[in-house]
Amino acid sequence: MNKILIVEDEDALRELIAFNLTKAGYDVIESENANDALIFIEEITPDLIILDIMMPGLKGTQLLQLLKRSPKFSHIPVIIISARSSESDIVEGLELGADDYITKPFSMKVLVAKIKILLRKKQEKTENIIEYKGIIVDLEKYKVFLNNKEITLTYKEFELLVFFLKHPKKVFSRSQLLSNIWGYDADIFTRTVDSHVSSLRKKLEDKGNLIKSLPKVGYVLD
Amino acid sequence: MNKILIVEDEDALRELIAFNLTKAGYDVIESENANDALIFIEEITPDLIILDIMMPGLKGTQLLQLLKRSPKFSHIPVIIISARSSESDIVEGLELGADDYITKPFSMKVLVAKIKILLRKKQEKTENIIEYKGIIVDLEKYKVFLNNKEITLTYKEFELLVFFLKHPKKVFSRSQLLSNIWGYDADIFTRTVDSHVSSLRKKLEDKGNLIKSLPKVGYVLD
DNA sequence: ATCATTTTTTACAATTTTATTACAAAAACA
DNA sequence: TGTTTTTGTAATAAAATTGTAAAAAATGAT
Repeated sequence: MNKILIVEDEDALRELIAFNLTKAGYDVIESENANDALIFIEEITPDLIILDIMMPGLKGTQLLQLLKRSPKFSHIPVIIISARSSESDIVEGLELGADDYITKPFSMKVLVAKIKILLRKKQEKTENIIEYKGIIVDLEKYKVFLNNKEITLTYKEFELLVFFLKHPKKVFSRSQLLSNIWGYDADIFTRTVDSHVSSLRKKLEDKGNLIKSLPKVGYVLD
Repeated sequence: MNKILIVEDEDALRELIAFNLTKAGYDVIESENANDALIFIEEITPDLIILDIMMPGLKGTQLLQLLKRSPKFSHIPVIIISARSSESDIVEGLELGADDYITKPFSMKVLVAKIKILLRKKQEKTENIIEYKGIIVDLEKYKVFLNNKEITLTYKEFELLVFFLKHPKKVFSRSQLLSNIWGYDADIFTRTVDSHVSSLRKKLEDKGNLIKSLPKVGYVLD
């Protein structure tokens, strides 16, 4: 189920939105300020954010900027809420990377429609991104992130990681890995796989031990 | 000057909008039904369309659908007008690809502000100038500037650069580049791409290393 | 046809990646 | 526990890939 974070300081409006989105079948998380929102985002990674850009404390625009600059969260679509009068806020928001906007007062049906459209768009994009326990792989850009830090892998290391990520918790023998990643036919004796696993683990730093070796069997990501 | 087509059957409202948009400096074309609108669109290709979705005859939604499915016109931003009561029309309109909406009755200031936002967005897309980290390409004049200094590229170098600029951060294999820029079908073995990348990098001087090579994968602009 | 320019190919150097090896460490086995 | 097998990994050798200058081929204008 899609998780939607609402960042809105006006209690009445926030609760109204929450009520309607829950009714529409979404999993709703409410935050009444941008600081708390950041914590929620870190913890639960919502699928979409509804953000009022006029708020006391950390400004909505600042939060937006923060999000759109982070590789981990930049893909989350953001709908900004703005007072009808302040068109300049909308322009600023859109320039910072907001995906859509809605002006107060607005109808809940329209909001839900916008959410549906954005979530659909997002899914198309997100298909090339794999995440597992803090490891993010962007298949299109050939990039790997540990939390927010990019690391550089060689081609085979990348392939190996992607293979594991695509089949988490599944055990593979060395010859299975050889045939799937290297395209070798036979159960040739070689230490190639071990060697690559070793260097991959090293580059994955603290996440390296997610690749476990099962003696006499093979390797698993777990 | 930007041409805006107003499709609205109520004379009073249409003329009111027309008056205000003219005052705001737009070139206004009025149409009182969707059928005529189609002809206008074909003939003058407006820069933006304001469309009432509740009209006799050919429905506004049908016109919208037609437009958004046509590759020739799908880029024209559409603002739909709807009675506040019929939210379902707005929802339908947004799903069909409308870019924004406004509910009756509305203030002309708000309408003009929305138009400004959409035209700005559109211009960014339609603009024949691409800029990326100090590299400016004028597609119309076939000119390239580094910072503000013009450099001369050959045809293929230019095409290659434009291709990269149109898909920044996306990785392309050599055969993808060959097929997209050269129009070659197969994964022919040739060093042509490398050779062009090399000379392009050289001409891009300090920006040359924006084109990165990913060993065993291809090239990216990043 | 000739000349200038652009594009492709070639050849070789430089770089990067990959596979192997060797030995240490850990695990399995008896 | 001692021995054997398996795994971890640094170092090195081998292979593959990439960079690029220069030659060859193609293109196009005069």
